[in-house]
Amino acid sequence: MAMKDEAITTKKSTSSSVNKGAWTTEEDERLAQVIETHGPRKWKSIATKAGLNRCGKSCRLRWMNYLRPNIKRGNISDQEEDLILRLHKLLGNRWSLIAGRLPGRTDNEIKNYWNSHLSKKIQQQEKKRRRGPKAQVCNKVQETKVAVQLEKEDVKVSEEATSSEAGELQTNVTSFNADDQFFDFSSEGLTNMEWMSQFLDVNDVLCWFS
DNA sequence: AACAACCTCAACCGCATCAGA
DNA sequence: GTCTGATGCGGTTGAGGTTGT
Repeated sequence: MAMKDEAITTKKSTSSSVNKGAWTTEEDERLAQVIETHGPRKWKSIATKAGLNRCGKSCRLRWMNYLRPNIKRGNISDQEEDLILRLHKLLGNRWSLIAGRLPGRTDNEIKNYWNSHLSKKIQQQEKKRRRGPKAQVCNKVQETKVAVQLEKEDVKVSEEATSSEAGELQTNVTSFNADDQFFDFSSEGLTNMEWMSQFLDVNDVLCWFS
């Protein structure tokens, strides 16, 4: 949507002193300039330094989702889509975590993509699956496998529960706490994307043969 | 051509967490 | 231990574009 790059009258504009709504190119430039000098932190002061009538939050969001370097915009590739689907299956709505595994993509973009494209796709697939008895069994088996894996993590954590961090790490099936380290496979000579794809493929295969 | 319905995505909001005083 | 401000996250909204009738 190219129109959103342009200075359009503010969305949700209010009579309050703080500017809200769509960003103008001028605002973008000023924000980028200040961030270049002072770095992307202390957003409130960045907003002030840039002379923007915006709250810090708004500046941060604009930077993270739009101005940040190396942001990939537009078409999500098939490979990326596949990875999103798989990661979502594993992690749920942990958009920032999912985005962290897709270089150049933002959590907001992935969330939007999910809500507008993939959630519908999933619903359709689910409907189809429900018609197939083998698929039902497969789903059950896979769910169980994931649950067992997560329970293992749980037990591990309980054993190490002497540290205060352990409490944080303590997980259950519904709130799986997968942090960056958990998904860092660089030591295995693989990119995270490669590892995850392999991991999930193996799981899918196991599912069919179990 | 005109209108309605639907879709997309940038941006806002509220809440949770963290760090420093 | 408590307070406060900064930051980050996920859910939601709504303007503007697209598609269908």
